[in-house]
Amino acid sequence: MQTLNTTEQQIIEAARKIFMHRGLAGARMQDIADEAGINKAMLHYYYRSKEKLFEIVFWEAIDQLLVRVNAVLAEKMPVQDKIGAAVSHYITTLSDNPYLPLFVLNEIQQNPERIVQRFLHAPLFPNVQVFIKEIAAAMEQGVFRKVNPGQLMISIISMCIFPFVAKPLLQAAFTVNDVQFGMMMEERKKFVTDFVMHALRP
Amino acid sequence: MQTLNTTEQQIIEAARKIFMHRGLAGARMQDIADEAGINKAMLHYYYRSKEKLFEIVFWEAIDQLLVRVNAVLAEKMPVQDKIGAAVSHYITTLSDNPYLPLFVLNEIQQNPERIVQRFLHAPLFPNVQVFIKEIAAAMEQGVFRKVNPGQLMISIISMCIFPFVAKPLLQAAFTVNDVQFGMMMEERKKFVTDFVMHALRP
DNA sequence: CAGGAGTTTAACCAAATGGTTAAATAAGAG
DNA sequence: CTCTTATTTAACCATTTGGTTAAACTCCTG
Repeated sequence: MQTLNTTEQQIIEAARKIFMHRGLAGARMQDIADEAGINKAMLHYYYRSKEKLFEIVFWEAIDQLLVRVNAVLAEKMPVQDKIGAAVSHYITTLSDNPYLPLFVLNEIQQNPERIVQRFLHAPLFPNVQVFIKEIAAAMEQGVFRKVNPGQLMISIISMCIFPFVAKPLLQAAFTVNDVQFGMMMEERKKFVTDFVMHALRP
Repeated sequence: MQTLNTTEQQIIEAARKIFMHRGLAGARMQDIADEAGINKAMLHYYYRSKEKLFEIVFWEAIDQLLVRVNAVLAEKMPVQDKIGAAVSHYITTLSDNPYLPLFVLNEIQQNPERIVQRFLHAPLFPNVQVFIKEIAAAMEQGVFRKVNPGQLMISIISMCIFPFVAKPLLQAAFTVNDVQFGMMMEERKKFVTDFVMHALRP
């Protein structure tokens, strides 16, 4: 993520930009080279192949989309606050990287084995399990209404990520520019948190 | 959608399958020809180019994802029921076409102009406006708690569509096969409807 | 400053890909 | 049955694309 001026880093940054926008199939090595302001052969000198370069960008993106959220859920605070913290963190991250989720989800569908394999070897978010248990406990205590925790998790994640996946569509539907969209998403942090808390009232 | 045995129809069906799975950039004309069991030249005989073939598949998909939902919202029934009907209809449609939303959203991001242009010429879902007004009215009457209608719409749509966009990811996370996933989505109809209704309780 | 390792470039290559063409075949009208 | 039109095929073509190579350049060390 940091902007080091070494050629290797410039390549990764260029690759990230091109791959995120065009996907693996749509990205051209020449475009990555142009974006990095270097010769096409340099790409192969530093990273043997398109596939290799892609893997680096892809797993970095996975880390941002899945793994880091995990850390937020590990923090010590009441469940009620944790929901708001997770939502807020997620929307902030995606506001800074709007192309991230569609890129990741698309490439996962193109090649599900890649991700399935990693899920088997090392669970990508153990803290989600903890979070789910905390919610379940709150339901038992009557703090929250009892609902299916899995469906709840999917719903919260959906409300956070989907607007970014559908960004161009929403912008066309609501006729808002990038700045206005950013404001909508900022406002959305509170909306989603409140929405979930109200839905969980006993 | 119907399975006519004419060559033209076979081509469209093959194109739909390949384009939906691989996207415009990832799809190969040869693969479409193979899928249709015909010669590659036939594709160009009936549909001049890859782009032309793609446009047909794409707008058919848009129709399924956006336009048809509009019809459900036009039916005459109380708002409360309409929410459940829309959610149910959406999840059913997507269960039958799991690849549809990711395909559409991805291609829109690849070329937003395409869709923006159509939004300008003919609003894709006028009934959504009606629906939003009905919800606003219900809020005024105190039937629903007052929330931002736009954010509400985005939330409902998110909860319906996102699980299908993230299908392979969710299947890996929850370790469920296609059949089990289908059951989760069936169960989800009630969950989302209840969730929204509870969140809107005054 | 000599020379060697690491870096960069231009030219090139083989395979893949969208698209074309001309000939062959099927089919319908008279 | 024949001739014309629509359909289908195999062979071909130009361009694009990921990848390679050998030469050139830079920069550091002794």
